[in-house]
This record gives sequence, structure tokens and C-alpha cells, in this order.
Amino acid sequence: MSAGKTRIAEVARAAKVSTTTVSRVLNNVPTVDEANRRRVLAAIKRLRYRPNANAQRLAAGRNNTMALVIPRFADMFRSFHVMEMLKGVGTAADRLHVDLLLHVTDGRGFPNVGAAAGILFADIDGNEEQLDWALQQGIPSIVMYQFLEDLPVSCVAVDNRAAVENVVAYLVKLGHREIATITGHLRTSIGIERLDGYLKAMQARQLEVKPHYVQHGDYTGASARPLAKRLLAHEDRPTAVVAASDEMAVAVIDTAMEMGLRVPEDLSVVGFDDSPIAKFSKVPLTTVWQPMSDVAERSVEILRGRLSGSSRRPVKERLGTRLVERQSCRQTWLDPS
Amino acid sequence: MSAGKTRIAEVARAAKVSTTTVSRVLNNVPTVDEANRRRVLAAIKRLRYRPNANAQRLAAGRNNTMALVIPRFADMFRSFHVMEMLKGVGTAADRLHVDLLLHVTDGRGFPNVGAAAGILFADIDGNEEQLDWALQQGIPSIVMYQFLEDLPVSCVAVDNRAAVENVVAYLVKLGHREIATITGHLRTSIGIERLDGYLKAMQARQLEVKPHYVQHGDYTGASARPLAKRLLAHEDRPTAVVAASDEMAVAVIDTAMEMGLRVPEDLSVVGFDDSPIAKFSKVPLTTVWQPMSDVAERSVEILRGRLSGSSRRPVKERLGTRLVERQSCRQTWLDPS
DNA sequence: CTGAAAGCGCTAACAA
DNA sequence: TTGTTAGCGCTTTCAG
Repeated sequence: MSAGKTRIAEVARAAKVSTTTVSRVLNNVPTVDEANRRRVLAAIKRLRYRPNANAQRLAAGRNNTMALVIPRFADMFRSFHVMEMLKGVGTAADRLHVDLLLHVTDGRGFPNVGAAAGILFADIDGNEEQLDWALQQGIPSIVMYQFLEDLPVSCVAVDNRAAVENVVAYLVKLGHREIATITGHLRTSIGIERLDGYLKAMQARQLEVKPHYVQHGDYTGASARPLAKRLLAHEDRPTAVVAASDEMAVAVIDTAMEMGLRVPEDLSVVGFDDSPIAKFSKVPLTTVWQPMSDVAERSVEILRGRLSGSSRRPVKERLGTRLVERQSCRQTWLDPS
Repeated sequence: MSAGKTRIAEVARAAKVSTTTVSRVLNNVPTVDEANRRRVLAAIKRLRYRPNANAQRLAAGRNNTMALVIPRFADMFRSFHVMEMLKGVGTAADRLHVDLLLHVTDGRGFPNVGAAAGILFADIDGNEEQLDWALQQGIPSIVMYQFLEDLPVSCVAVDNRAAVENVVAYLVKLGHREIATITGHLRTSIGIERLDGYLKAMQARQLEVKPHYVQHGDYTGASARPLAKRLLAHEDRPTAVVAASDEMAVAVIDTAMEMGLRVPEDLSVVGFDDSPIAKFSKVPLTTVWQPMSDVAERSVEILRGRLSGSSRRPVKERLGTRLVERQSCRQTWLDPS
């Protein structure tokens, strides 16, 4: 009894029509006499009638419910991204009339997707088991923000490779040739793609990737600090660092300053995420903005299409990023002031 | 047809029992022969049967679905708080077996709470209309993070007053007497309570609240900047500022430094929120941590109780905060180094 | 411990 | 344009 206790029959009685007619006005079926429609509407209002959604769905046989699975302990998937994601998912859900069932999970156990016809995985990292299960159950699913090449599942991700290539191109244009990187987790496609983008971009320009140029972090500032120290203490110090996350970029800046280096005069730093800390760090961070909300919207659209029965083949898409220039990069030939 | 297309009848046939028995094992009814239970479970697995949640709920007449309403454009309700809230709501929902229907809304229109038996409002600010509607419809609702004294609705909020009183006490213990505040929006209970806490604490200690000591901001850094400038440029400059948000506190610090003041040597600053920027600001910020996730958990519990029919009277609770000491405050009698 | 049968509240043919 | 009549897929008395 999701509603109060008013049934459709009572509304029908009050409006002096059949339940069918009430159902019709409820579902905006045009073939209803205007007078009747008005009386029904009035009765609904007066009786505070709210249809029982379960009965509706059962009878109609349709189900526009999607489960949104998000990790309980968002690690790399930062909270500001979650908000963007929610905005995107929410907007699309609204527009496409889909209901969202929220599942905050620790990755263990299976999402209680009882009522859901499909599943939206936000950041599959740590939820692989659940994805497997969904796939095996044949539940239409889509994973957001991660490009799963080999799995027969739809996904919408950010074009990480192109993003980093773009960053390197930007640094090169500023005159940098000694460019190092601090990677994210390399067990996720995101981390791999960002590293790959760096490698490809360097190679394309015949720039040498010295061994110490690639430092393996895990997105956290804590992981980046010692890496930055090692990198910057090296006799063959790079003039620019591209980090796979803003947090790591900030750690690089902090470490550099502690070591007496100036940013951006002695060292250019680029982050990834365009998170709030990018604006608030000691040196406003030049970083990569990601279309978090668009990825989410697109995902809902695709899954909706899948549920409507159009195609059964997985859809895989990538969305573009944007470089946000702030103050952590500098041309190499400028006289350091 | 949320599930594939397997019906309970097919499972029953495969397991050579009645649908009733299948239903029993589905619902963990103990009175089922072990052999039968095993066969049913096997059949379920083999046929990949997933019960139709709508039919279940309709037949059983129960409804443990809560709509979670969150604003699309989270302003004061910062994203890191959203994550905490989701964690809390998710945890409680899991534990209490409630389904969460997510509604990301722009405040206009009414939440499509069709399937929901109750509503959780996260940050009612901007959603007053929707709350009114819910109340009028008699839908059990609870508002989180805002204490609505006069409305007949349950709410769980942070004890803002006590929190700020505690901050003032802390500053006084450090020797401060000239303590100013930058408030948040005063059209929300949160902003009012924080200001009130400040006023009460000052009064209780017979400390004068000079007119310019109370500056009205709106939680954003942008709003605080000019206020901070005015406050610090005043001939009768305070030695400490308590801001109603971390963003504003950071703005105060930045402004102070731009004006040649040192923090905390010349000015102590306390924030509110314990947001990520509190750690990353130029001077690590002493601030108030809020039990965001606990508020959410408690809210779900209370609403659940309400739905289970226990009490009909609104429940109103406040949860305590904690002062997180970092490096933006200093004893007044210390020799400024 | 098990099954037959009667709905849960609504929608959707099908006739009228 | 309207109402009658079957169900949607599951749970739940109530006998057995």
C-alpha cells in the first residue's frame, strides 16, 4: 500500500465512472470525455488518491526501473564526481521516465535489484563480482566511466587517452620536453588509459620516456608524495609532470615547494579531474575536466534503449574532455621571475 | 517483467512442488522440507529465476520503498556531504531492507514517489514545495540536516548551535575575546542556528559582539571575500573569525594573507564542515566535523519505524559534532613567530 | 509440511 | 467514448 488507502475503485465511484476510465485519465489516454476527466481529477484530488505503483507496473507489464549501483567507499571515484553523476542520471531518468533504485554497496553480495529491469554501474572498480552476476543473469547493464573492452556489456567512458595526449601536446607547446607522469591504479582501465595516452603522446613526438619518468601512484595524494620526492630529487629532473588525478598533482606541487622549487616557474604540473581542490590548491591547478554528468546521462539513455528492446548488442562510447588552464603550467623559455 | 521471463510456476514445475512452496523458500519460511527446499533452490538457479518484485509487493501488501529526494543543484549541500549522506542512507537501507528510490530534483514539480511509502528529504532548502505536498498527501516524510521546529514532520539535524558554542569556547580558551563571525544563509535553519550559537556563546561569556563582528555570507567563498576584507580592514579588527562554512573560512584566510596578516599568528580562523578543502587550504583549517552519515542512517531508521506503524508523531533529533583541530588557530599570548 | 484457490490494485483487450 | 472482463506474478489463508 504505497499510497494511503484509497483505491482506484473509490475514485471511480466518486467520479461516477468505471475504474477503466480512471485508469485512462491516470495514463493520459486522450479518449476521455472532458467532463469525465475533470470529475476524475477532482475525485483524485479530494480523495488524495495515489495509484499503487506496484499494481500499475504488474498490470502494465512494463518496468522502467533501473538500479543505480554505487560503491559505498568511493575511493578514486570522488564525491564531487558522484554529485555530477547523480545530476546526469537524475536528469536523464526524469526525461525518460525511468525510476532509479539506489544501491550503495560495498561490492560484496549482489545488488538487490528485485524491481529493476536494468543496472547502471557507477565505477565498477570493486564491483566486478556484481557485474559478473548481472551479466550471467542476463540483466541489461551498463558501466559508467570505465571502458570494458572485452566484456559483453555496454559502457560509456571518458576518453582518457585522448585527454592525456592533449595534455602532453599542451606542455610540448609550452616548450616542455622532459615530461614525467604519475599514474593512477593500473588495474583499472582508467589508470591504464591515462598512462597509455602519455606514452603514446611522448612516442609520437620522439620524446624520451626515461625510466624514472613513470611513477606508479594510486590517485591519492599520499601515494604521490614519495613518488614526487623521488622524481624531483632525481638528477635528471623533468620540467613538467602530468598526474592522473588532482590530488596527486597537488601533492606534487606541495612536494616541489617543500623542496624549494617554484611552480610553475621551475616545474609545470597538470592534474586530472578538475576537482574542487584544483581551485583551492596553493597554485591553482591546470587540469582535465571530465564530462561526468554527460557520461551518466548517456548511460541512462543507452540502457533505456536496451530495455525498450531495440538492440541487444552492447554499446560502447567515449566522451571527450577539456583542458582547464589555470596557473600551474608555464612556458619553459620564460624568464623565471 | 523485471526478471527474465521465468515465472514462479516454471520453477515449481521443475522442482515438482507447488508455487506456494517456491514462494515459501523465497521468503525463508521455515516450514519447508529440506529436500524440497534444495530442489527449489536448484531450479531457481538453473532457470535463473528472479521473482517479480512488483508482484511480490502487490501480493504481500508491504512496501519498504523510500524515495530519497536530493536537489539537483547542490549549493550549500556540498558534494562530499552527499557522498556521506548516501553512505548513511545506503547502509541503513541495506540493514533494514528498504528500497531506495532516487529522485534528483530541481525543486519544481512533485517527486514521482509512486512506489514509495515514505520520503527522505536531503536538504529541504529549495524543496519546500515538495515537502508541503508530501505532508498534505499524508506521505510519511523526514527531512535530514534541517531542524524544522514548526512543521509536523520528522527531522534529524546536526546540533549547529552547540557546535558553534563549542567553537567559541575553544577560541576563548586560546585567549581570544574579539571573535567575529561570517554567517551562512539566514533563511535556512542551519544558518540561523550557527549564528545563534555564536551569539549565545558570546553573550554567555559577556563578550561584546560589535556590530561589524557579524557579517552575513551565503556559505560561498565568493560571498565571504568582501566581507572578510571589510572585517579585517576595520580599525577594530577581531583576533578570531568563525565562519559558517569551510569555503568561507578559506576565503577569510586567503583575504587575510593578501592583506599581509598571518594565519594563525595574527588571526585565528575556524570553519564548518570538515570538507576536503579544509585539509588542502594554504593553512590547514580547524573546523567542525558533522555526522553527515549518521544523520542519514538515523533518518532511515526513524522513517522505517513510522512506516511500520509504530508512532505517527513526528520525531525530531539532533546529533553532535566534533571540533577538528588543525593549524588555523592559535593562542593569543604566544609570541608570533 | 504442502497445495488449491482467492485475491493484491491496476491495465488492457474487447465489446458495446 | 465507455465499461466488462480477464488477467499481470506473486503471497496467503485454509484445508488437508
